[in-house]
Amino acid sequence: MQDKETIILEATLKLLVERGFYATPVSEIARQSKLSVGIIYHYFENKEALIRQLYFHIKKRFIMALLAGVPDHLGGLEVLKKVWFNAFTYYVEHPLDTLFLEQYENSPYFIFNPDESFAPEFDLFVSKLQHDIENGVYANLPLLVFYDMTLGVAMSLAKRQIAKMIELDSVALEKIADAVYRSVQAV
Amino acid sequence: MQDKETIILEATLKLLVERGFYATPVSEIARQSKLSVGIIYHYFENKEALIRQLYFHIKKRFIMALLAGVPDHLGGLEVLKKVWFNAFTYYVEHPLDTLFLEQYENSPYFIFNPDESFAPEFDLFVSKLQHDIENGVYANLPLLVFYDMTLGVAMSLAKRQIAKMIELDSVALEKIADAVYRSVQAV
DNA sequence: TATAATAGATTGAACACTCATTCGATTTAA
DNA sequence: TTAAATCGAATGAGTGTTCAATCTATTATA
Repeated sequence: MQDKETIILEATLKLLVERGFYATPVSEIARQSKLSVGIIYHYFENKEALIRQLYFHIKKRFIMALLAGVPDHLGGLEVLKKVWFNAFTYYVEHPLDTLFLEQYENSPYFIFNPDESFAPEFDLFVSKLQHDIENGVYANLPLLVFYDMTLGVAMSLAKRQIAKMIELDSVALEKIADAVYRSVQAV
Repeated sequence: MQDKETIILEATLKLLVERGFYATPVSEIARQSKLSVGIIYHYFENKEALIRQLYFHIKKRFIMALLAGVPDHLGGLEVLKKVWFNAFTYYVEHPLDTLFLEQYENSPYFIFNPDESFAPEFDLFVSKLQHDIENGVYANLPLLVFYDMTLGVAMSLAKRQIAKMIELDSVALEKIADAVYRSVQAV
């Protein structure tokens, strides 16, 4: 059996995505996780802290998934495209995670912290990319712009696919990944 | 003086962006708009309806802004780029609108309705674009994918600029607009 | 080994508080 | 005079959090 902290986090995730922050009372989290209200306060300081921890929990496992199957000595465009597919696939296969991340990061409670690290492997990946950009391998764009033009698009598309607004097969995805990375090529 | 409905909507907008849905009591909206609670319920059925109306109000004025200065007999890439700049500029100049739209559209209360029209001019613009895509002027991508690869990027970047994470000047914007529309060119 | 002592886990009723909404009274405008 | 606009106190439902009490497992003692 999973440990209780994880049970509580997963129950919270499901309810938050279905109903939103304030329409998810702690009593409901208790019911969903088949635990008592008290035990939730035993493991988490309060509701706000619980949700904050849920965010780190999910953000971290998403970041880890990004680098799955990417050999860390490799660089270059193929790696970027692999990461792009990883992102899209993770989003589509984990709709609760995706919708929660979007909901949370667009809420007023969220404060972006640029120095926060979720996984050192990922920081390394990012600094390699930064290096490539500075050396003219890719277009000279701020890293965040680079992100929005590539992985950001994967996120948007995945949200559409989760909502069944579109249905992209691997051929279409290949085309799109090519296109977005063409757009950040050095000119 | 603005009519009371507008006063209430603008007060709600400000509070929602600062605090979020449930941390914005109706009593606070009343205080912010210098009206009574009762009068809010005179003009709006309930809090939910008020927020729904706020969404339409803002979405519509954003959609209108997209087409500002675009002659409706014109088509082609220059028009698309103009619309892209319009979008970015509107977002950056109306941060409350932008943050609210994102917050609302990523909340569980929001249900996307593809048939909903906010402005007939815009529908016309979209169907022209659709036509161009089908005729091979642009890459053969679903319209929503096209959107996410172009205007969607403008929205993401504008959010970053609002949050002061980046600062894009007109040269950088020109470069980015070129790049995103290059990526949806027919190949 | 058997028993006692301790710490931590768990429960859910009780508390204090906030909120959306209502509505009777009052004011304003036509 | 009449209808609409406006007010804000009152209502009642629902909330996050606390906490005294109980249970469980581990450790210490004899």
